[in-house]
Amino acid sequence: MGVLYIDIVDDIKNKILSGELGPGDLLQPETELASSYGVSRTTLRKSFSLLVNQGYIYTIPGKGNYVCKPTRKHYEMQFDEVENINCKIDDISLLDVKIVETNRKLMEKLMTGPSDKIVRIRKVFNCNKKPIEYIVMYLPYERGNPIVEDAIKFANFHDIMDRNQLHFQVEKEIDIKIIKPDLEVKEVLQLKDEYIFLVSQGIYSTEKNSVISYNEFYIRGEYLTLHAEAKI
Amino acid sequence: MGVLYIDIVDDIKNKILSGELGPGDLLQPETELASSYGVSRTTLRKSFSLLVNQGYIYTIPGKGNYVCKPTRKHYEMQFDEVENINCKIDDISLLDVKIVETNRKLMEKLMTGPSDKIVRIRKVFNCNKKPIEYIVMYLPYERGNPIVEDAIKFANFHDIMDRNQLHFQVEKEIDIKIIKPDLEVKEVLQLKDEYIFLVSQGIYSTEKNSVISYNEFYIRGEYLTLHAEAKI
DNA sequence: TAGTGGTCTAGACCACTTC
DNA sequence: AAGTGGTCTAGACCACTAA
Repeated sequence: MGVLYIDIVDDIKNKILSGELGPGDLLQPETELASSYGVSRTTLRKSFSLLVNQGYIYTIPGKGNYVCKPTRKHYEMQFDEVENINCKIDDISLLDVKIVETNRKLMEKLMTGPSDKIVRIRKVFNCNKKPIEYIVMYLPYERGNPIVEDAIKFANFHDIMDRNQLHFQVEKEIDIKIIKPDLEVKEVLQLKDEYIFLVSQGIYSTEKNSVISYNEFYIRGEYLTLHAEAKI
Repeated sequence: MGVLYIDIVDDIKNKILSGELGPGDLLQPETELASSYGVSRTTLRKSFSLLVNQGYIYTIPGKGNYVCKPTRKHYEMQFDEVENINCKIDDISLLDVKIVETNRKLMEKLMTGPSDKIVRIRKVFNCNKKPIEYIVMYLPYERGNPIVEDAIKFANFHDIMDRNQLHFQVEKEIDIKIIKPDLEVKEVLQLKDEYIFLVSQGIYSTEKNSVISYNEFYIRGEYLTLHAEAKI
């Protein structure tokens, strides 16, 4: 009917859906399936590549193709420390830039040693003169590191990465929690008893296998809604 | 050196990284690039398929392949209303199952009309006799709908989907907020002044183009940390 | 009309798994 | 040694885009 490799994808999806193929089942060999669908092995493999990509099957070289166990827990989420905020950030004030002593947490997060110096940058994001978000960035100290300069100047890491042409070589990890803010955070964000979001973000260079930055974003709860979607 | 199509992927990634290829740039035609790399067009297209998949390039049929603008905001996150909780849920109590009147919010979320009946299921998840999570599930009422039966019996939607063999035909959407709980939630979770997570989840069947369920998970903040990762 | 990507084939050789 | 998936080729025909 339509495109051959799509038809095959649909057929196999349906077999998994209807229960004809269950999790862990071994599919017929590619050559066999190809001839039974009346297509070349290349075409069948194109279908399989899609099915693997979409999480329906997985392949063990030399053995065969197997049906995946379904997992529906994976969501895709956007997070940007400026653009995700529910209001328009109209002012960013740089609190300070300091070389600070390291500690246990920073050594772990930045994968540095006890004698390594750390640059700490603190900023507050305001909306209508009201502080909404307080961010603390930690970077390993290196003389003349351009990232530090940019971290001071730019609002979000998105732009910092662009500037430094680290286009595609980084990994990021975030943990999102509700916390009861400590005194420092309470003061900066002028909080009373509100609980707030704490988003901890680690940024890793995959190429040099080093940590670029560890950041903490303290965000007033009422200004952040995280949205995530899952297909499949 | 290594595998041809991987070498090509790396080469093009590096060109994008180094700035030799910028966002929006048009790549040479596939036939041309194939011969300049000394490979068949099939092999080059395998490389391109990876690059498209990883978000480095995009394709416009009849025109060409273009370099993507980098976006580093997309994270992959896991969420499961039982397994993501920091402690072991040892007891689940079903508060009630009721057919309730609809309202504006439910009509919107479930895409139902003003005369459609809604099934509401409420549960509390406990850990060491302490209520940790309160969930409210809303499902469009249909006589003999097996999903409702399973929604009563099973802890999480993961299992409910498995039971109903809706293996791969659903989409899910969640919004995560901090809220100040209302009286009802405060009572159920025995809260004082804590702020808590509210995770609103919509589940859609893509096949029948209908809403399967709308859920709200109220979770004590100290028992939930969301973790997300971004590659690229 | 010429150029582009989209699809597909038939066959080749390899590395890995299993017996 | 036989069977599996992994890689790769050279060439074909199509639909779409642009001049």
